[in-house]
Amino acid sequence: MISQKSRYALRALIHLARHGDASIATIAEHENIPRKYLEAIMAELKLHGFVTSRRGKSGGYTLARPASAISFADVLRATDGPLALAPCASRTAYRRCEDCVDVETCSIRHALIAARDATAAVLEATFLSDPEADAEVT
Amino acid sequence: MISQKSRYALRALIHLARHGDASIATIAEHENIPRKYLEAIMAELKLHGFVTSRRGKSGGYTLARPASAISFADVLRATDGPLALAPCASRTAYRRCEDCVDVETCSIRHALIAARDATAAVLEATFLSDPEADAEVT
DNA sequence: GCTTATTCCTATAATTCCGATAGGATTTAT
DNA sequence: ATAAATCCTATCGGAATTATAGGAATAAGC
Repeated sequence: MISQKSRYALRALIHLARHGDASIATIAEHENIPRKYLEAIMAELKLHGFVTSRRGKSGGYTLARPASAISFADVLRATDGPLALAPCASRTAYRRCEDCVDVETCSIRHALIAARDATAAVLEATFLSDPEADAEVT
Repeated sequence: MISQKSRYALRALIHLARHGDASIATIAEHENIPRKYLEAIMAELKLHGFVTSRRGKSGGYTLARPASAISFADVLRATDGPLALAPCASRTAYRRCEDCVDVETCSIRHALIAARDATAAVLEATFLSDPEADAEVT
Protein backbone atom coordinates (compact mmCIF):
# COMPACT_ATOMS: atom_id res chain seq x y z
CA MET A 1 0.00 0.00 0.00
CA ILE A 2 1.07 3.53 -0.67
CA SER A 3 0.57 6.15 2.01
CA GLN A 4 -2.35 8.50 2.33
CA LYS A 5 0.15 11.25 1.64
CA SER A 6 1.05 9.73 -1.72
CA ARG A 7 -2.57 9.47 -2.73
CA TYR A 8 -3.13 13.10 -1.74
CA ALA A 9 -0.01 14.13 -3.64
CA LEU A 10 -1.06 12.38 -6.84
CA ARG A 11 -4.55 13.80 -6.70
CA ALA A 12 -3.30 17.32 -5.97
CA LEU A 13 -0.84 17.19 -8.87
CA ILE A 14 -3.47 15.86 -11.24
CA HIS A 15 -5.73 18.68 -10.15
CA LEU A 16 -3.01 21.12 -11.21
CA ALA A 17 -2.56 19.25 -14.47
CA ARG A 18 -6.26 19.54 -15.25
CA HIS A 19 -7.14 22.97 -13.93
CA GLY A 20 -3.85 24.85 -14.09
CA ASP A 21 -2.57 26.99 -11.20
CA ALA A 22 -4.43 26.69 -7.94
CA SER A 23 -4.17 27.56 -4.28
CA ILE A 24 -3.95 25.05 -1.48
CA ALA A 25 -7.40 26.06 -0.31
CA THR A 26 -8.89 25.34 -3.73
CA ILE A 27 -7.17 22.01 -4.16
CA ALA A 28 -7.99 20.95 -0.62
CA GLU A 29 -11.64 21.67 -1.14
CA HIS A 30 -12.04 20.06 -4.55
CA GLU A 31 -9.94 17.00 -3.75
CA ASN A 32 -11.18 16.50 -0.22
CA ILE A 33 -7.75 16.79 1.40
CA PRO A 34 -7.14 18.33 4.87
CA ARG A 35 -5.90 21.83 4.14
CA LYS A 36 -3.05 22.01 6.67
CA TYR A 37 -1.76 18.61 5.72
CA LEU A 38 -1.84 19.52 2.06
CA GLU A 39 0.34 22.52 2.86
CA ALA A 40 3.05 20.21 4.12
CA ILE A 41 2.68 17.92 1.13
CA MET A 42 2.91 20.75 -1.40
CA ALA A 43 6.06 22.01 0.32
CA GLU A 44 7.58 18.58 -0.14
CA LEU A 45 6.53 18.39 -3.77
CA LYS A 46 8.14 21.75 -4.31
CA LEU A 47 11.40 20.55 -2.77
CA HIS A 48 11.33 17.64 -5.20
CA GLY A 49 10.87 20.00 -8.11
CA PHE A 50 7.40 18.96 -9.20
CA VAL A 51 5.80 22.34 -8.58
CA THR A 52 6.67 25.99 -8.17
CA SER A 53 4.85 28.46 -5.95
CA ARG A 54 3.92 32.11 -5.78
CA ARG A 55 3.32 33.75 -2.40
CA GLY A 56 0.93 36.48 -1.43
CA LYS A 57 -2.54 37.30 -2.60
CA SER A 58 -3.52 35.44 -5.77
CA GLY A 59 -0.51 33.20 -5.24
CA GLY A 60 -0.63 29.42 -5.50
CA TYR A 61 1.03 26.43 -7.09
CA THR A 62 1.95 25.50 -10.66
CA LEU A 63 3.39 22.36 -12.19
CA ALA A 64 7.10 22.91 -12.77
CA ARG A 65 7.16 20.57 -15.78
CA PRO A 66 4.61 19.48 -18.35
CA ALA A 67 2.13 17.02 -16.85
CA SER A 68 3.12 14.61 -19.58
CA ALA A 69 6.65 14.58 -18.18
CA ILE A 70 5.72 13.62 -14.61
CA SER A 71 4.99 9.94 -14.06
CA PHE A 72 3.24 8.25 -11.17
CA ALA A 73 6.54 6.52 -10.47
CA ASP A 74 8.30 9.88 -10.09
CA VAL A 75 5.76 11.08 -7.57
CA LEU A 76 5.51 7.85 -5.59
CA ARG A 77 9.27 7.57 -5.28
CA ALA A 78 9.38 11.09 -3.88
CA THR A 79 6.59 10.63 -1.38
CA ASP A 80 6.89 6.98 -0.42
CA GLY A 81 10.37 5.88 -1.42
CA PRO A 82 11.24 2.98 -3.74
CA LEU A 83 8.54 1.10 -5.62
CA ALA A 84 10.24 -2.20 -4.82
CA LEU A 85 8.85 -4.61 -2.23
CA ALA A 86 12.19 -4.84 -0.44
CA PRO A 87 15.25 -2.60 -0.20
CA CYS A 88 17.33 -5.20 -2.03
CA ALA A 89 14.83 -5.32 -4.91
CA SER A 90 15.04 -1.63 -5.72
CA ARG A 91 16.85 -0.61 -8.88
CA THR A 92 16.81 3.12 -8.18
CA ALA A 93 17.67 2.94 -4.48
CA TYR A 94 19.23 -0.43 -3.75
CA ARG A 95 19.98 -1.19 -0.12
CA ARG A 96 20.96 -4.43 1.51
CA CYS A 97 18.23 -5.83 3.82
CA GLU A 98 19.31 -5.52 7.44
CA ASP A 99 19.07 -9.20 8.23
CA CYS A 100 20.23 -10.50 4.88
CA VAL A 101 22.80 -13.30 5.13
CA ASP A 102 23.91 -13.21 1.50
CA VAL A 103 22.29 -11.15 -1.24
CA GLU A 104 23.43 -13.55 -3.94
CA THR A 105 21.72 -16.58 -2.45
CA CYS A 106 18.64 -14.83 -1.04
CA SER A 107 15.66 -17.04 -1.83
CA ILE A 108 13.11 -14.29 -2.26
CA ARG A 109 14.97 -11.49 -4.01
CA HIS A 110 14.53 -12.80 -7.53
CA ALA A 111 10.75 -12.71 -7.36
CA LEU A 112 10.69 -9.36 -5.62
CA ILE A 113 12.79 -7.86 -8.39
CA ALA A 114 10.44 -9.30 -11.01
CA ALA A 115 7.50 -7.80 -9.15
CA ARG A 116 9.17 -4.42 -8.88
CA ASP A 117 9.94 -4.43 -12.63
CA ALA A 118 6.33 -5.21 -13.42
CA THR A 119 5.01 -2.41 -11.21
CA ALA A 120 7.61 0.08 -12.39
CA ALA A 121 6.76 -0.62 -16.03
CA VAL A 122 3.19 0.45 -15.40
CA LEU A 123 3.85 3.41 -13.13
CA GLU A 124 6.65 4.83 -15.24
CA ALA A 125 4.33 4.82 -18.22
CA THR A 126 1.46 6.58 -16.46
CA PHE A 127 1.56 10.37 -16.43
CA LEU A 128 -0.27 13.16 -14.66
CA SER A 129 -1.56 14.32 -18.03
CA ASP A 130 -3.54 11.18 -18.64
CA PRO A 131 -3.73 8.98 -15.59
CA GLU A 132 -6.69 6.99 -16.88
CA ALA A 133 -4.92 5.84 -20.02
CA ASP A 134 -3.68 2.29 -20.22
CA ALA A 135 0.07 2.49 -19.79
CA GLU A 136 1.99 1.53 -22.89
CA VAL A 137 4.24 -1.06 -21.31
CA THR A 138 7.05 -1.84 -23.72
CA MET B 1 7.68 -2.32 0.74
CA ILE B 2 6.60 -5.51 2.40
CA SER B 3 7.15 -5.90 6.13
CA GLN B 4 10.07 -7.58 7.81
CA LYS B 5 7.55 -10.13 9.01
CA SER B 6 6.61 -11.02 5.45
CA ARG B 7 10.21 -11.48 4.45
CA TYR B 8 10.76 -13.71 7.47
CA ALA B 9 7.62 -15.67 6.66
CA LEU B 10 8.63 -16.30 3.06
CA ARG B 11 12.12 -17.37 4.03
CA ALA B 12 10.87 -19.63 6.79
CA LEU B 13 8.36 -21.32 4.48
CA ILE B 14 10.96 -21.77 1.75
CA HIS B 15 13.22 -23.34 4.35
CA LEU B 16 10.49 -25.88 5.06
CA ALA B 17 10.01 -26.44 1.34
CA ARG B 18 13.68 -27.18 0.88
CA HIS B 19 14.56 -29.05 4.04
CA GLY B 20 11.28 -30.60 5.11
CA ASP B 21 10.01 -30.44 8.69
CA ALA B 22 11.95 -28.22 11.06
CA SER B 23 11.70 -26.65 14.48
CA ILE B 24 11.54 -22.93 15.11
CA ALA B 25 15.00 -23.03 16.62
CA THR B 26 16.45 -24.63 13.49
CA ILE B 27 14.75 -22.25 11.08
CA ALA B 28 15.62 -19.23 13.19
CA GLU B 29 19.27 -20.16 13.20
CA HIS B 30 19.61 -21.02 9.53
CA GLU B 31 17.53 -18.11 8.27
CA ASN B 32 18.83 -15.53 10.72
CA ILE B 33 15.43 -14.72 12.20
CA PRO B 34 14.86 -13.76 15.87
CA ARG B 35 13.60 -16.93 17.51
CA LYS B 36 10.78 -15.46 19.60
CA TYR B 37 9.50 -13.36 16.75
CA LEU B 38 9.53 -16.37 14.48
CA GLU B 39 7.34 -18.19 17.00
CA ALA B 40 4.67 -15.56 16.55
CA ILE B 41 5.01 -15.65 12.79
CA MET B 42 4.71 -19.42 12.56
CA ALA B 43 1.60 -19.30 14.74
CA GLU B 44 0.09 -16.88 12.26
CA LEU B 45 1.08 -19.01 9.28
CA LYS B 46 -0.57 -21.95 10.98
CA LEU B 47 -3.78 -20.02 11.48
CA HIS B 48 -3.75 -19.25 7.77
CA GLY B 49 -3.34 -22.91 6.96
CA PHE B 50 0.11 -22.82 5.39
CA VAL B 51 1.71 -25.09 7.98
CA THR B 52 0.82 -27.68 10.55
CA SER B 53 2.67 -28.27 13.80
CA ARG B 54 3.55 -31.04 16.19
CA ARG B 55 4.18 -30.24 19.83
CA GLY B 56 6.55 -31.84 22.28
CA LYS B 57 9.97 -33.30 21.81
CA SER B 58 10.91 -33.82 18.17
CA GLY B 59 7.98 -31.63 17.24
CA GLY B 60 8.12 -28.82 14.70
CA TYR B 61 6.46 -27.43 11.61
CA THR B 62 5.51 -28.90 8.25
CA LEU B 63 4.06 -27.38 5.11
CA ALA B 64 0.35 -28.12 5.05
CA ARG B 65 0.25 -28.17 1.24
CA PRO B 66 2.80 -28.93 -1.47
CA ALA B 67 5.30 -26.12 -1.85
CA SER B 68 4.28 -25.90 -5.47
CA ALA B 69 0.77 -24.97 -4.36
CA ILE B 70 1.74 -22.03 -2.18
CA SER B 71 2.48 -18.82 -4.03
CA PHE B 72 4.27 -15.71 -2.85
CA ALA B 73 0.99 -13.89 -3.34
CA ASP B 74 -0.76 -16.27 -0.93
CA VAL B 75 1.81 -15.66 1.77
CA LEU B 76 2.09 -11.91 1.32
CA ARG B 77 -1.67 -11.47 1.42
CA ALA B 78 -1.76 -13.36 4.71
CA THR B 79 1.07 -11.48 6.36
CA ASP B 80 0.78 -8.01 4.83
CA GLY B 81 -2.70 -7.75 3.41
CA PRO B 82 -3.62 -6.93 -0.18
CA LEU B 83 -0.95 -6.63 -2.86
CA ALA B 84 -2.64 -3.53 -4.24
CA LEU B 85 -1.24 -0.05 -3.72
CA ALA B 86 -4.56 1.24 -2.41
CA PRO B 87 -7.61 -0.36 -0.79
CA CYS B 88 -9.73 0.55 -3.81
CA ALA B 89 -7.25 -1.12 -6.18
CA SER B 90 -7.46 -4.53 -4.54
CA ARG B 91 -9.31 -7.28 -6.38
CA THR B 92 -9.25 -9.79 -3.50
CA ALA B 93 -10.06 -7.34 -0.71
CA TYR B 94 -11.63 -4.24 -2.19
CA ARG B 95 -12.35 -1.40 0.20
CA ARG B 96 -13.31 2.15 -0.52
CA CYS B 97 -10.57 4.65 0.38
CA GLU B 98 -11.59 6.66 3.45
CA ASP B 99 -11.37 10.03 1.77
CA CYS B 100 -12.62 8.98 -1.65
CA VAL B 101 -15.21 11.30 -3.14
CA ASP B 102 -16.34 9.00 -5.91
CA VAL B 103 -14.74 5.69 -6.81
CA GLU B 104 -15.90 5.91 -10.41
CA THR B 105 -14.21 9.19 -11.15
CA CYS B 106 -11.10 8.69 -8.99
CA SER B 107 -8.15 9.93 -11.02
CA ILE B 108 -5.57 7.52 -9.69
CA ARG B 109 -7.44 4.25 -9.30
CA HIS B 110 -7.04 3.09 -12.89
CA ALA B 111 -3.25 3.14 -12.75
CA LEU B 112 -3.15 1.57 -9.31
CA ILE B 113 -5.26 -1.32 -10.52
CA ALA B 114 -2.97 -1.82 -13.51
CA ALA B 115 0.01 -1.84 -11.15
CA ARG B 116 -1.66 -4.33 -8.84
CA ASP B 117 -2.46 -6.64 -11.76
CA ALA B 118 1.14 -6.54 -12.92
CA THR B 119 2.49 -7.36 -9.46
CA ALA B 120 -0.10 -10.03 -8.82
CA ALA B 121 0.68 -11.75 -12.12
CA VAL B 122 4.27 -12.22 -11.00
CA LEU B 123 3.64 -13.13 -7.38
CA GLU B 124 0.82 -15.53 -8.12
CA ALA B 125 3.10 -17.39 -10.48
CA THR B 126 5.98 -17.69 -8.04
CA PHE B 127 5.90 -20.65 -5.67
CA LEU B 128 7.73 -21.75 -2.57
CA SER B 129 8.98 -24.76 -4.49
CA ASP B 130 10.96 -22.71 -6.95
CA PRO B 131 11.20 -19.07 -5.92
CA GLU B 132 14.13 -18.34 -8.21
CA ALA B 133 12.32 -19.37 -11.36
CA ASP B 134 11.07 -16.71 -13.72
CA ALA B 135 7.32 -16.55 -13.20
CA GLU B 136 5.35 -17.71 -16.23
CA VAL B 137 3.13 -14.69 -16.56
CA THR B 138 0.30 -15.54 -18.91
C1' DG C 1 -0.97 52.30 3.64
C1' DC C 2 -4.48 48.93 4.97
C1' DT C 3 -6.69 44.76 4.22
C1' DT C 4 -6.82 40.36 2.61
C1' DA C 5 -5.25 36.17 0.69
C1' DT C 6 -1.82 33.47 0.22
C1' DT C 7 2.62 30.61 1.10
C1' DC C 8 6.05 29.46 4.51
C1' DC C 9 7.93 27.93 8.99
C1' DT C 10 8.16 25.54 13.43
C1' DA C 11 6.31 22.94 16.78
C1' DT C 12 3.52 19.45 18.66
C1' DA C 13 0.25 15.63 19.23
C1' DA C 14 -2.53 11.48 18.81
C1' DT C 15 -2.65 7.13 17.12
C1' DT C 16 -1.19 3.17 15.12
C1' DC C 17 1.99 -0.20 13.57
C1' DC C 18 6.26 -2.76 13.65
C1' DG C 19 9.54 -5.67 15.41
C1' DA C 20 10.57 -7.80 19.07
C1' DT C 21 11.14 -9.84 23.99
C1' DA C 22 9.73 -12.17 28.50
C1' DG C 23 8.09 -15.78 31.11
C1' DG C 24 5.99 -19.58 31.69
C1' DA C 25 2.24 -23.32 30.59
C1' DT C 26 1.49 -27.34 27.96
C1' DT C 27 2.54 -31.31 25.30
C1' DT C 28 5.20 -35.30 23.83
C1' DA C 29 9.23 -38.54 22.89
C1' DT C 30 12.68 -41.07 25.10
C1' DA D 1 11.64 -37.79 35.11
C1' DT D 2 13.79 -35.13 31.72
C1' DA D 3 14.34 -32.62 27.75
C1' DA D 4 12.69 -30.41 23.76
C1' DA D 5 9.47 -28.46 21.53
C1' DT D 6 5.01 -25.62 20.63
C1' DC D 7 1.61 -22.57 22.65
C1' DC D 8 -0.19 -18.60 25.24
C1' DT D 9 -0.44 -13.94 27.15
C1' DA D 10 1.43 -9.83 28.07
C1' DT D 11 4.31 -6.04 27.33
C1' DC D 12 7.30 -2.58 25.22
C1' DG D 13 10.19 0.95 22.79
C1' DG D 14 10.55 3.37 18.81
C1' DA D 15 9.24 4.95 14.52
C1' DA D 16 6.06 6.36 11.17
C1' DT D 17 1.77 8.27 9.81
C1' DT D 18 -1.55 11.74 9.68
C1' DA D 19 -2.48 15.29 10.89
C1' DT D 20 -3.31 20.32 13.72
C1' DA D 21 -1.98 24.98 15.72
C1' DG D 22 -0.28 29.42 15.48
C1' DG D 23 1.78 32.74 13.49
C1' DA D 24 5.52 35.03 10.23
C1' DA D 25 6.42 36.59 5.68
C1' DT D 26 4.92 38.05 1.23
C1' DA D 27 2.27 40.20 -2.33
C1' DA D 28 -1.93 42.10 -4.73
C1' DG D 29 -5.70 45.36 -4.92
C1' DC D 30 -8.12 49.08 -3.26
